[in-house]
Amino acid sequence: MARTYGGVAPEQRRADRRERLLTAGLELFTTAGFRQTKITEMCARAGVSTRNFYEEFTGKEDVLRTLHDRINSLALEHVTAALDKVAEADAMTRIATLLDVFIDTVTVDPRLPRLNYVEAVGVSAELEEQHQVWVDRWATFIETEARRAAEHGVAPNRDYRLTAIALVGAATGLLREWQAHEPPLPVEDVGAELRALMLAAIMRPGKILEIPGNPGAPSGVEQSSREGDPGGGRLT
Amino acid sequence: MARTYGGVAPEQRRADRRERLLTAGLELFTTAGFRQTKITEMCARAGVSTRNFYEEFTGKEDVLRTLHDRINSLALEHVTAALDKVAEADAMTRIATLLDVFIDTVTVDPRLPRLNYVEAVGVSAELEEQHQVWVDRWATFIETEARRAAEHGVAPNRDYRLTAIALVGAATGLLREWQAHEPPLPVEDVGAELRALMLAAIMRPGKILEIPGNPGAPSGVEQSSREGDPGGGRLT
DNA sequence: GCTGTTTGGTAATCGAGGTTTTCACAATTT
DNA sequence: AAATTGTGAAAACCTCGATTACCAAACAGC
Repeated sequence: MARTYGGVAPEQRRADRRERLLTAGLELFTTAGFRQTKITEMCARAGVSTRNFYEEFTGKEDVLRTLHDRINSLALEHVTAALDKVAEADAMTRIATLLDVFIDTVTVDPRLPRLNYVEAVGVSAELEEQHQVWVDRWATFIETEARRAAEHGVAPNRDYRLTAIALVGAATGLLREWQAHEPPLPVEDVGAELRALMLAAIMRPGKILEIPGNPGAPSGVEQSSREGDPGGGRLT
Repeated sequence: MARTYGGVAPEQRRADRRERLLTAGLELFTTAGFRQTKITEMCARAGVSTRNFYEEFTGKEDVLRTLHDRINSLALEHVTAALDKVAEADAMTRIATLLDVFIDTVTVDPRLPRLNYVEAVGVSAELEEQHQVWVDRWATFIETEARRAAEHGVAPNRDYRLTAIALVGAATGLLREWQAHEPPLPVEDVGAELRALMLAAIMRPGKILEIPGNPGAPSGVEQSSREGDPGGGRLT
């Protein structure tokens, strides 16, 4: 075992093939679509035989999950690194940085949001689980920053969980539109919009919310009760 | 042609079968998932033979598209009707109404958001097109209300297109979480969050934005330039 | 009641694509 | 140089599910 072939170590060759398969997967999934790409197509494009394919992955879905995880991990890495650099900055700068770096990372290539927010949706239960894990992570990230802002007195002191989830959704939706829109939406506008939305959502400036305890008003944000909803309400 | 069978007219029987197939589709798509439901399963559950299935639909996707369209149409109907009733109300009440009715309609049954925001994603090009049409419609809806708010002086006078798209994304993301979350998220909290987010996004109160023309600040919302982005920026 | 026509269910067909296997070759080790 | 084993291409296999074709049954007109 472990012979060096063609000058390179076997693990290296394996890794190369794996990488080429991932590249081919990203390309085909985002052009033909995940459903319609065949394993043989991926192999042909990657210059890899089906035999080797099954040596690296258990199937198409495995490739998709790996890509999905990679894209998210990459973004998280970048964001974490950037936030470390502005560890001492004020809360609002940190939030703006978080968003800018995220947007920059994921809009480098329109295929990234396409894969993450279109192709990897509704494929299987495992993938949905993986999606949820990532939403949780991103939401927690945003939540943490919001809480920091609250501690610094620039945002109200409240539960930010749902706000964070909604903001993740806003980013997802906007990026999904961005990669599909014709004519293309300017990236800067998307980034600016998200930044402004996020700041507005977190600061959520007073006006109608300044006087707590008037239940007659049509809107109001109290602390969420985060409890089970008995009888989810099925449609008959 | 046109014989009454079993006491009911043939078109009635057809319509009934169609309806039963749609019901079966909704159920199976949202439990087993679209990919893994077989046509024969749908037929079995609906009590309809495959022959009759192909008389009503061209395939699985046709059922999915019909359901997707129906759910959105239903919500749009409800929202339109509700807004007509508060035609004379102030802008903020209208926006709150829009959201409340939308949320109420689509959370009646967790299968509705599940189908719309999970199962119907990334299935085919046609479905993506249909999705985009609906996002456009909803965004236009929100945009219109925001503009009305601006005209009434309760919101800044600016381009609300991207904000509207982002808000649609926020609703989508929140509802997707809602139907998947364990333990379930309280519906009222989701509605309250979306209402608050939407109001905050549209009013987007001043603070750092009050002084236009300081490009050094890390954030800022100017009028978007809505133009083509030369060279989309592919990843190498 | 009988016949022709429309409807519905069942079963066979057909094809596509995923998965495995085989076979030949190349490289390395002794 | 011979043996051994990793490697890749291609073909065979095989499963599964969509689609169609055929047959049985129900109804209206005569």
